[in-house]
Amino acid sequence: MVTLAEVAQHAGVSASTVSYVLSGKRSISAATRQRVERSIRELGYHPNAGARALAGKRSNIVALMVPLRTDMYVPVMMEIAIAVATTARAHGYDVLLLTGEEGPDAVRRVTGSGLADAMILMDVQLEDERLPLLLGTGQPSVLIGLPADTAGLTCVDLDWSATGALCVEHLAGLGHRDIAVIGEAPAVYERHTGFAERTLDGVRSRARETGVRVLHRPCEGGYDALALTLARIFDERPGTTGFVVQNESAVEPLLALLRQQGRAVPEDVSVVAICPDQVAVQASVRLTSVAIPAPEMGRQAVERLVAKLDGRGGDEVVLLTPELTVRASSGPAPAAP
Amino acid sequence: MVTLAEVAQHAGVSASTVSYVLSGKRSISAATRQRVERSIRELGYHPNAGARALAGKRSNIVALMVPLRTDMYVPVMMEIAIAVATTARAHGYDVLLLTGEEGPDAVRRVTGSGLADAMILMDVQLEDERLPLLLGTGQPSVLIGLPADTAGLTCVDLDWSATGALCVEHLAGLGHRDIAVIGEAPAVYERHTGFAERTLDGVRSRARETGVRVLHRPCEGGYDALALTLARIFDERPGTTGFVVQNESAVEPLLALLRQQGRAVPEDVSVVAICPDQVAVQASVRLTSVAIPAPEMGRQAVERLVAKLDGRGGDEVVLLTPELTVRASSGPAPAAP
DNA sequence: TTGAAAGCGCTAACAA
DNA sequence: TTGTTAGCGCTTTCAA
Repeated sequence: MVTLAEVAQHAGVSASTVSYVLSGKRSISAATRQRVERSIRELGYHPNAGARALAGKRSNIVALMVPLRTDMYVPVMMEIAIAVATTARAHGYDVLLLTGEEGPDAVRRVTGSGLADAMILMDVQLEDERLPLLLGTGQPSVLIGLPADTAGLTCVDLDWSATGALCVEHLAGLGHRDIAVIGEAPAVYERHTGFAERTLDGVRSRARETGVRVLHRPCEGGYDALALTLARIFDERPGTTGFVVQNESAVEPLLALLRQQGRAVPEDVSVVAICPDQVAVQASVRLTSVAIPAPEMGRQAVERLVAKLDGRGGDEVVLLTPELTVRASSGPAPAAP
Repeated sequence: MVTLAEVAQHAGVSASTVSYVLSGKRSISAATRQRVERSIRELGYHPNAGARALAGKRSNIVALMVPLRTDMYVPVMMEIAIAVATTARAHGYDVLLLTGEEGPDAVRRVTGSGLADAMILMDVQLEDERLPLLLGTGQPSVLIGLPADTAGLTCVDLDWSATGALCVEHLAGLGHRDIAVIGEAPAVYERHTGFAERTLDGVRSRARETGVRVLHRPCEGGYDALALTLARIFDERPGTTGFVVQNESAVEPLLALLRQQGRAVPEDVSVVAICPDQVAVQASVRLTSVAIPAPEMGRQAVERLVAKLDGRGGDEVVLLTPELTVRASSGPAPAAP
């Protein structure tokens, strides 16, 4: 293993000079710099991470806490994680992967040990048990997702309320008066996951404004569960002509069942999905959808975090504006029978 | 920040005693141990990771390199990653998340800096450019996936060849004589991804043994791509009655199109999927399938890696035995017309 | 523009 | 069973 001292000797300079060449924290003559850089290359030197962290008091690592559960749309999580890792690297940080399993303890451990300089939390609940701790330690952090109380926190999220509203607006604008929302699994609502509840809020308030009726049903996803849910919906509201789907694993079953029941999309019923674009275009009917901008969420989270670590920028809530793309699954409401 | 020295002072012992209480590397009297543990608790002490890594020469971190691409089944990747993180924690290791983006450089960086003690590589290609480096550095590592040459390497993977054989065997046993394999996207084969090619090998050799005919077609996934692929298959082999699908995003389109064409599953055609169980049971027809044991793969990889780091166990290739679960999508071949 | 030297917090000989 | 101490490789004053 090559050390900084060896590089210094090889280049005929002092250790501190090598250190400063590396960090750029003081000016070095061109000649010296080149000699040092050459030695570094020739010896294949890599600074020791542990020594750096110890002396420099920063590990250049950010921790990313991902949920353990997989009852929500997993590819979105993965996309966020990959975007976080990629963006972090671009800023010179590595990413430590923590699962929700350890819960709040992980926050303590990582903070206390100086393993990471900062944390990004995914899948934040409205009342999240990790938050008091995070506020207590004063650890720089960014949440992906919005808790109920954002005081003193930096959060990045899609504006789910606006997303819900946008879906309703689109359908209402097409003349639909009876809309059903097929949501995430019941458990998601039970643990008060912000995005799910906020979407619903947005849906409902815009529904009120536009005078359309809304029926919300959580759904486990898969064919059997959806068949039941759909039956209940048409039973209760036979005049339903618009659907908002916020559950990846319900999208395809919904389209299949509607087809099976002889309800044409978009002639008889319209469907708007909240999902990544890739899902929307790969479905059996190209779906009108509001995209979940997963990579942008990951990127933004890291940018904010780096800003905090650099002493720039403080707490803030970043809400990404939803965008609806009209595709083949939505059209004018059929004339009333 | 609380240091070991402070704990030592608080407990009235020397620093080394505290260190040994923590590491268990020498016997400590019960009385002393309790005093130290009490001080640790009271002061809220957490060992500094950097100092530990520097003095102890191990970071207690393993690096996990995940592919950047997402043209393969993402939830499987995520499940593996989560299993790796969880299992690693159980052994006292943290996980550093590296994306494929940096390529081989990441191997150099992590190795050289002592950031991680070992690496796990996912999505290994048959000829993977990271491997020579890995062998060169002598960094302990485990691959998830099998390269062409496994000399000197430890690998964990599903036995894809046996998986392919198992699928054919099942269909052949039911009397199917003409089988089509709907595979991953062409790009996956073009870059010589081991699992895809090996599955095909297994399929073909068992087909030869059982005397069935096989037609393989890569497929991008999604409805449009699959419709084309399916048309070509029936065009070329009108008598096809058995399908093996190894592409998550082709499963549902296949079922839908078959239905649409009036081909009943499993009465007219049988379908065997290679996918996680969850996908198999959530499909519109409960699928006979060979499960991809993602969590087991992640777990095994970590177990092997830890064994290596502990000086136990050397190179080996761990092939997990595939298991086929019969569900509703496969049945006896229809009588020849 | 450069060098010397004092730590950073911990581990692991070596001693007792 | 416990204590003393010399580093681990780097950053960063302080001095020149």
